[in-house]
Parts: sequence; C-alpha cells; structure tokens
Amino acid sequence: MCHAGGMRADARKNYDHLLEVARGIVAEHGADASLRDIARRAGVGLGTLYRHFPTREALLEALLRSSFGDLTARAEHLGRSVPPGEALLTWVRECTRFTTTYHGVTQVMVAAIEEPDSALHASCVELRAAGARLLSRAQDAGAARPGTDGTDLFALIAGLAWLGDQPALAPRAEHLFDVIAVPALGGHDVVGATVHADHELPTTG
Amino acid sequence: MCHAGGMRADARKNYDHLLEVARGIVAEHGADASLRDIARRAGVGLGTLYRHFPTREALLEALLRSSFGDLTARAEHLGRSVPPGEALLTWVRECTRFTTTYHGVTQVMVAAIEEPDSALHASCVELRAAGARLLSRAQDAGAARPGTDGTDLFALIAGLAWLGDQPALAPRAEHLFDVIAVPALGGHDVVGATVHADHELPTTG
DNA sequence: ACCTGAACACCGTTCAAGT
DNA sequence: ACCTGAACACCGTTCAAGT
Repeated sequence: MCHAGGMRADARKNYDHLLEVARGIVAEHGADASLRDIARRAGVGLGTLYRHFPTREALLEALLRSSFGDLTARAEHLGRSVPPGEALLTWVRECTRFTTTYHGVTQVMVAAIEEPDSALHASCVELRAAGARLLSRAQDAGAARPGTDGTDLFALIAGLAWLGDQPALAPRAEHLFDVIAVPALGGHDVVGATVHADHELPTTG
Repeated sequence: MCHAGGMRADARKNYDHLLEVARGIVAEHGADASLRDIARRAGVGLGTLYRHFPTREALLEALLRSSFGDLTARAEHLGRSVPPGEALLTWVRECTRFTTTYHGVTQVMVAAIEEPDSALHASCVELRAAGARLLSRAQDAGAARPGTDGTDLFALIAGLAWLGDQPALAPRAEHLFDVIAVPALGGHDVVGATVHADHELPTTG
C-alpha cells in the first residue's frame, strides 16, 4: 500500500498513534467502536482520523492487513507441507479463530467481498482464493466433498466465526467446529474420532 | 401474555397501531430500526412506545410471538406425521427461512437464549426445546448423528439464518443449507442426491 | 392511566477556518 | 499539507408536565 510513502512527519506520527489506539479500542468494543472515541483517546481531531481513514473499513483494513497476509501465506505453506484434507481443516480452523479476534469483523468481511469499493475487498478476495486452492486440492485428493467452491468455504468460515462471536455460543466454538465444519468438508466418513486429532492447537495465533 | 387485558381503549388503540407500523418498519430496516422513527410514523409520542414496549426485545417479541408459536407447533406436527430424519431437516429449513424474515433478528435470538430477562427468552428456549425433541427422535432412529444437542441445533439454524441474511450470500442460501446443514445433521451417508428432495418448498411461510 | 415532547448524552460525517 | 472542532442530522433513554 501507499500509506508509508510521502507523509509529513507529524502526519505519519498521527497515523501511527491513531492505529495503535484504534487497535486497543476495537479489540475492546469491536468493529462498531466509536470513531469519535478513538480520535479522542488518540488526542487528535476527528477530522484527522477521517483524513487518514476516510472510512471505517479503511481503518479496519489497516488493523487487519498483516493478519490477512499471514493467513494467505499460511494457506500456501500448509498446501505444500501437509496432506490435503488436514491442510484444509487446519486452515479453516485458524481462519475461524482469527476472525474472532475483533468482535463483529465477520459481518464486515462478508460484506466486503461483494463491494469492490470496500477497503477490505482485496484482502477478502485474496483470502477466499487461498481457501479455494486448498479446497480444490483436497477435492482432487478425495479428502473433501465435491460440489463446493471458495465462496462456500468462505461462508462456512464466516458462519462459524460469527457463532464463535456470540457470547452465548463462544464456549462451544470448538465443538461446533467439529459438528458443523468437519462433516461439511469431509469427503470420507468422518463420524469417527480420527478428525479430532489437532484439537489442542496453541491459541497463540 | 397479559397485553390484551385491562388496557384503556385509547392505550389499546395505540398499542395495536404501534405494532402494525413497527411491523412494516422492522421488515424494511431490520431489528435495528429506529424506535423514534416507529413512534413518529405511528403518530405517537416516543414515551408511548416505551410505555408499551419498555425494551426493543419486547417490541420484537410482540412482532414474532405468533410465528414462534407456529414453529413450535410445526415441530410437534412434523414429529408425528413424518419420518424422523425428514422431519428434522424440514423443520430446520423452515426455521432458517423464518429467521430471515426480519434482518438482524438472528443475533437477538441467540443473545436472548442466555439472558433470562430478555422478552424473547421464553420463546427461544421453547424453540430450542422443540428442536431438541426432533433431534433426539432422529438420533434414536439413526437418522441423525449422535453427539449433538438442542443448543447445537439452535446454533446451526442461527448460523445458516445469519448467512442467509448477508446480501452477499443470500442467493446461495439453499445451496449452503445442503452443504452445511445436511451433512451436519445426517446420520447416514448423505453425499448422494436423495436429500435434495424437498428443495422446492413454497416460500409462502 | 395514559400521553407528550423536551432534555441529555451520545453517534457519524462534513467542512470552514486555522497553522 | 495537515489539523481542529463546531455544525448538522441523527440516535436511545428518561422524565417532568400535562390530560
């Protein structure tokens, strides 16, 4: 992106500080956090926030950019180093967990995928493409059911992430993953116990 | 409920008219519709709305009450008249569709199930119980996978309803149902074509 | 009993005025 | 080039004053 180049020193400082403050507030209050509040706590005029982040999505994009990149890279890495079915399942799990980092981000991501003007559009499309590659690889290997595409996978991740974002259901997030995602993806019979193998992944995302 | 009894004639009239207006506005703007707007368009003071519906959930409950009752009754009817697996699947599909009637209602329903003070609590708990009965009946018959309970079923419905509520995914709602709900529920192998039987149900809720 | 609407504390967004 | 904050049009919620 172009945010790094050609900014005046004071502007650059405001930008960075704004982002740092926003990270905390969005982590606490979710994607709907008050922009006024962010500007206030950053000790900056409201117009300054709008100058650097003309839209809420632009701010979220700046907050999520590196994580999106990580997840895309992670998909490619898993695709090379792990059996197809396991790679797919692991990646979907990691995506689901990540999306729960900031409350309410799932909805924004789903909306962004169909709005080319959204600041999050590119990242989400890229993520979907990365997932689609893992999915078709698994399908080719008979490790995932046919008849589904990248959008279905994206929806599956979004649905699970949304469920995990609901206070009433968050404690069951892992179980819901087993009950919903595993059978939806599995090409072979997965009613048994083998699929629960990597249940205890570190949460250190 | 007690809303019908002992209301003064003018109050009763306001109550009914408020509800009628609210139905239209919530249908158009979703569960987050402006309460001020509802009162305004009903030609009533804002305090009057709050008197009759002390909370947004109370208003939604009044709007949804009869549909909730219908769905619960429908579960019992299906449980008596249709084979276990088909009854479960049909009911889940109908619930999912209904929840899409008003935008954003899914989130409120999921939240209500863990908040006993919510006006929607009773209806949602009842709905979950009705689903749980269909589920365990199907499980006993080997027509649904074991290891899931009413809350899982409620979450599955909520997740699918939420996906169907997203503009970007709404067109795929039926397909997502086949890809996600069917395998999640199915006790036997459902990769084939048989499960797509009642795909063309009338949308006449 | 019931209704009204002003009052309060918030929003998002824009934009003239300043440096 | 960048920043500020008042201004505008909205919210949800409460509550004194009216009938």
